[in-house]
Amino acid sequence: MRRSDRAATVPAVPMDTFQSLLAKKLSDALARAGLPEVGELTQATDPRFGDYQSNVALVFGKQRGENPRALAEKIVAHLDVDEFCGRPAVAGTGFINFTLRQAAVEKQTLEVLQDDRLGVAETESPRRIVIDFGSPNVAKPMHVGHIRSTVLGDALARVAKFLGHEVIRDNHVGDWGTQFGMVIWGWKNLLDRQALQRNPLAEIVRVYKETNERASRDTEVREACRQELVKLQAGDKENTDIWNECVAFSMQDFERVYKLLDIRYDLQCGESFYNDQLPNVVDRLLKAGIAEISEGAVVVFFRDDPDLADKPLIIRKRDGGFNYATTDLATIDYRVNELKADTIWYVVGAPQTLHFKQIFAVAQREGYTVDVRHVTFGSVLGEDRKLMKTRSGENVPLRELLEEACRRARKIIDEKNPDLSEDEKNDIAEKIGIGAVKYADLSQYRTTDYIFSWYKMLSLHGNTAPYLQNAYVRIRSIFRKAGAIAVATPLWGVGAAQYEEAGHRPVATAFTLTEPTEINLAKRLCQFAEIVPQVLNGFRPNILANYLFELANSFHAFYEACPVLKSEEPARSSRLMLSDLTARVLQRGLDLLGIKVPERM
RNA sequence: GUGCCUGUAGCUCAACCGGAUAGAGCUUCUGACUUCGGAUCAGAAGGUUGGGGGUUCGAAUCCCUCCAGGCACGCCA
Repeated sequence: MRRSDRAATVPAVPMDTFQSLLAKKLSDALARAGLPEVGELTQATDPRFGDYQSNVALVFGKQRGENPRALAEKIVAHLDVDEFCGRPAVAGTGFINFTLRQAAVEKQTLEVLQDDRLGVAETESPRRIVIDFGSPNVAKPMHVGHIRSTVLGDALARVAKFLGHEVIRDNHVGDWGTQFGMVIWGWKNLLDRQALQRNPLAEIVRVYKETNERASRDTEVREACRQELVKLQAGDKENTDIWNECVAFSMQDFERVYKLLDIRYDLQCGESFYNDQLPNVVDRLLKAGIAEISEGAVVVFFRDDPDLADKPLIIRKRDGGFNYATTDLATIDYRVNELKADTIWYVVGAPQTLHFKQIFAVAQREGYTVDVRHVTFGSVLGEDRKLMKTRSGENVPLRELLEEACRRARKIIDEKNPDLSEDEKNDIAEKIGIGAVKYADLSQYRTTDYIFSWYKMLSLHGNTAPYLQNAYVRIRSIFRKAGAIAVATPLWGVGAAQYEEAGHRPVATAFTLTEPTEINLAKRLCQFAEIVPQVLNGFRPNILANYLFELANSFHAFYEACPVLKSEEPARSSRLMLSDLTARVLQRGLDLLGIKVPERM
């Protein structure tokens, strides 16, 4: 049975997780015990406490002034969870602990194995989410500063999509603003055409930097730049053409990075896209009495908001020009009214917190009900704990950094697996190098700054992408070997296609788990469906990364203790299925983080 | 000056709308290989969660205060 066929024959009933099943049972028991039916139930914090735990008795005990242990006993008496676990234990000051029955684990794992979504249910309340991430600036190369927004935004988009939300990925490119006065003046006065042909963006950057420097010490140059900007904004043909060319060159450069990173966008509506809407935004806000004129500029004051009372927001400068606050307000309008978004996530660094507070406050005053969230993140630091820069103090170009990652990965492959073909080595090096960079970022909580270390991210040991990729590779190796010795086995997953190619027809069967490491691994596999939705709760891909790391650990422990191919049936089939499912969860989980897995490495 | 963020093992990090004895990895040390990829596994050592108060059955988590670092605060984006 092809996986695609199976999808057609198995009805798409969303799977329950142990957590949701037990939570429902707990809720029933609370009702029978005459208590409010709200109670949380989480994965156990420690294996000593079983698999799941609830502290409802502690919470209710406090609220009602009753003894929590007695309450816990009362709740347990009403609990009917025999299908999944033995009698729940009351422990500590009143925790209720649940330990799964092996039969229930075997049954659940089988269902996960048969599910294309690996047990992950789609959301019951799908939303249309615009995710604003990346946002590089035209006429500047992408640098390390862009990596977190890009990688984090992409991962959130992948997870949201997988959970059934409608996702619109929008690249809010910085393609407008005062820097273009300098770019255009430089283009007209300093441009080296040959250099432009060789490396367009590098030449544009050189010209921009030199102009910037001249303008800082020469008022005439500064004034000339300002004039070029005015002409551009007035629609001057020559300047518009130059601007268009700069944008095109920059976009080409971005695309190369996106190809390496495997990032795609649904929309790339840069700042300039909103130009013709900016006067409307200001008029609207003035008419509504939200904005007012102050010292010649149009400004929004938040006098009744203690946090923002002394932090006005300028939406039109004294000289009549607009700034990025105006653009951001026009952008919200477009996303709500044209794109019909009900949710917008801004994956933008923490320094802009105040700006977004102000923007969101204005939108709220205008009556927008869209759910807007600023997803912040910390900085990328060098090993000296300062903002990561090159030796000469410049930003590190992102493309060079990514290429360096692939080079370093390639070197490791040359050492470990020299016999692979050149093409395969390059392909693997890219998967490992890019994966390592992404994983180093995503495996850490987003708001903390992180220290960029080649040594750590490319290590085969510890919580790294190469370690997880290696776990996958080992499993695939088992299946290559199994195929070679030609044994029929019941599989539905990744391995199934291979078996079919070898002429073996998979047959359905059950798990038979005997060893502690097998049971532990199976439980872990069932948790995938509980973990994935949590990623969006607080925008934390790192909890998925941590889960995958623990899964790989559990697999390795199993692998160490349990021979797969050399074992007797039914353990052999059961272990092959466990291995196959582990590979699929690793592959899917890493895919949700935007990381690819190689077949060998 | 005002506001926001950060401070957890030697190092890099988890755990955060309060929950059980604060967990991993790296490093160090001790074990396990005629290995289905040892690129592994099992174990040990390592802590006054920046300091001090407070709230309560319970605090890394919430409140106050101090210290240290970072960031932002009207015409850049």
